Amino acid sequence: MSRGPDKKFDPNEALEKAVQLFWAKGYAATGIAELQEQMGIGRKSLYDTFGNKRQLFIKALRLYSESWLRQSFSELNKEGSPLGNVRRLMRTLQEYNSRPGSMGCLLGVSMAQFRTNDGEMAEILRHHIKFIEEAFYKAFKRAQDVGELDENTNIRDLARLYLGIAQGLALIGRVQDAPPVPQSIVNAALALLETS
Amino acid sequence: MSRGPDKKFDPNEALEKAVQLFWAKGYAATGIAELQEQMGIGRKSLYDTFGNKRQLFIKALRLYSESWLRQSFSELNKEGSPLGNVRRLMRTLQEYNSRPGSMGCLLGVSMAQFRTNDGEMAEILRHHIKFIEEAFYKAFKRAQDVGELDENTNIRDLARLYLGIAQGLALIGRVQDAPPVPQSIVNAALALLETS
DNA sequence: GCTAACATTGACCGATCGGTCAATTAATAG
DNA sequence: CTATTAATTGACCGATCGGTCAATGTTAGC
Repeated sequence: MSRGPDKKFDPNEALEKAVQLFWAKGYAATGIAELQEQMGIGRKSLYDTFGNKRQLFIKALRLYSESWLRQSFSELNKEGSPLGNVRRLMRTLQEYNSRPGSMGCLLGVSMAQFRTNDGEMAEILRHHIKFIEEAFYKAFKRAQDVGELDENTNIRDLARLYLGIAQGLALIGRVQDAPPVPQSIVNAALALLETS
Repeated sequence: MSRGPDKKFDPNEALEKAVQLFWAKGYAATGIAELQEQMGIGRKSLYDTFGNKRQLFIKALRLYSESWLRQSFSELNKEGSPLGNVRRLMRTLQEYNSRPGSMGCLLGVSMAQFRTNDGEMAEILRHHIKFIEEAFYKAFKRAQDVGELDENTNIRDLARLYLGIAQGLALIGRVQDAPPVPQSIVNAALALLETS
């Protein structure tokens, strides 16, 4: 089929390194030189494989969503109590976002750097956070079906609230090196499930 | 006392322009050239008056906190129902963060660009968000005193949750040009006050 | 009026920005 | 082996980055 040598690097591995950089420092503060260094590839290879910086970033967002996010939120699909799954996920998020050096959520970091005036990027970000909303929504729906959640609870609103809490938690965790604040947030977030 | 002419510009007015730029685009993506242009001052004046870019940013954070934040959250100090004040504030935040072109919260935007590895900046940001937490805390404390909130409610946790919700809402609002998601978030956030 | 202290202007600095390209190497198809 | 296509390397591009500085006003104190 194709002629010529194969790539000497794994594009997905390199992209994962890019994810880490964008995640830690944000889009604007991450330079191409630093990217190619951490990704371990030459500059031309970077542009041939991923396009330009912006396209690389968009691909990094997708990889982040398909690996990190999907993995974290798969917790919600487990057998057993739906609300139990939510509680377990939230405690995991709390733990992660209390750790010194925690980087929050790449989607949140990105929403802070782009706005609706960049229509394409805003659309991409809306698409990705929709996944989080839906993950919570499905869990709350199952909770309602199983009777763990009152029938009158507006679970669409609740799912979006949890999306907001998760993003706020992740953001605040970036500047916290101690557990109290993330712990409080998750405590109170879970408390509201008890009485709904 | 001092000899020589006065400044031709109002430092606070210029700083307010800097706030707007950092708020809209974030620290890294905002260049000095753009800053001095929007602030309407020469480059030397900028450095003489505000130090360097980082110090200018820190001063912008302080001005934002002392003007925008203090003004918004003064809503919570009004006479009458403390929880009513909270509801009114949250609806205001909802409205603002639904508007097309909304920029969220400068503190949130900044937490996305700095982390605990920048100790000084993390400390400054923690200091500023503490103000939000305390504003909510005092409101909830008054609510408990007045009997609007159950005595058993952990209002420290609740205040931190509301801090998290406010940050999440502001972040998500940056990429939303339609009201549904912010509306849901605030709906659900206020619903949890009804039963506590 | 003279001078000392401040402000403003605009040129300028090296470094880095994102991005390109010619030259080389490497592997496959015929 | 040859020809062709792809991947890598590293030099290079103009533009912009954050920051500095000498020259030039401009004002107030003596």
